[in-house]
Amino acid sequence: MDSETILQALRQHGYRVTRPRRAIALALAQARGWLRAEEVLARARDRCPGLGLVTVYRALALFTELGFARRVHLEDGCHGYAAAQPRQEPQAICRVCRAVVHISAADLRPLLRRAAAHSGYQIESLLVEFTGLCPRCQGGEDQGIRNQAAR
Amino acid sequence: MDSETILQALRQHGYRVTRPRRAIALALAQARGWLRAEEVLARARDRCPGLGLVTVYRALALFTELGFARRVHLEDGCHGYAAAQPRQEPQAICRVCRAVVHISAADLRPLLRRAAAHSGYQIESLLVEFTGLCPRCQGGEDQGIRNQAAR
DNA sequence: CTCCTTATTGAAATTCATTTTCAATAATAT
DNA sequence: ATATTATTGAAAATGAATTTCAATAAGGAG
Repeated sequence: MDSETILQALRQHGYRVTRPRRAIALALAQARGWLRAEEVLARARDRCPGLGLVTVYRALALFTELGFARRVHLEDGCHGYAAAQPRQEPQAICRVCRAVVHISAADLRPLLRRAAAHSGYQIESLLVEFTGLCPRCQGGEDQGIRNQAAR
Repeated sequence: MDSETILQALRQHGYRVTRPRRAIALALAQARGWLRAEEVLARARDRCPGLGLVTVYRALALFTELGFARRVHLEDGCHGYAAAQPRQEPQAICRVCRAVVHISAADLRPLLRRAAAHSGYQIESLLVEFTGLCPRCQGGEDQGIRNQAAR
């Protein structure tokens, strides 16, 4: 993923492109899987020493709103964040290495329509997260663990 | 929904059927939509004065594990709880009146398979929440609001 | 390039859902 | 009835996330 894309989006929406935001966008873009806010902080500090956790939360919220980050729902109720593209809502997450694959909503639309029809609901948004094993982690679950802290 | 079902499940799994659990199960079963832990507490206290919030959390966790409650993911990161049946994972939630409709996983399985095939992931669990308007709340969004605190 | 306006930042304090701890209580088997 | 042990409730603790506010820096105007 390219962190430049998100910086452009910031400009287009009238937000300022700052050192902290650049560092955070890069950290997200270079990560192999989702990251906790604290982990984003640690990585972004390479490029922006003195960066604060609050700023990380604010940037992640902004990126998420613009569609360039996606929240991952963790068991304990808190969140991870992964780089994303607008419109690519549903995602598959590897339990072991945290890799996040975005599933184009197009693949899901037929199903969505059918489900909506059954329920009679007028669907406005969807939260779809598949959790399991990515191809690399399927044979011998340990090998993927290496990625956990990897870039 | 019937709260008796869940009490039986408790017995079957070797858990004790207590006054607090009975009250909590009933509160959940009688609710029209999802409830916050605090709201479960308020309602369950009708039948179990002196009930503590901690016990509510514990019971909800237990019920969820047994498949008789489902967590709803709220915007602010905390959770709502709704009565459920085991295996009925995906759900549609009304934004206005909180009504929860469970969508049989069977409807989603074909899609699931297709999505999994695309991604190469070996899916172990799925989090699927549709948010929108239930049939009753679709025309004139106010009418449904009445339900919000309703039983 | 320099100045000005104002969005953005960081530290500290705060919020608030949820969990832990532990002594007291009550459900079940005997 | 009694003993065993799961369950409970209150208080305290946890910890992610947010608010506050003075200091800073982005980016447009001149």
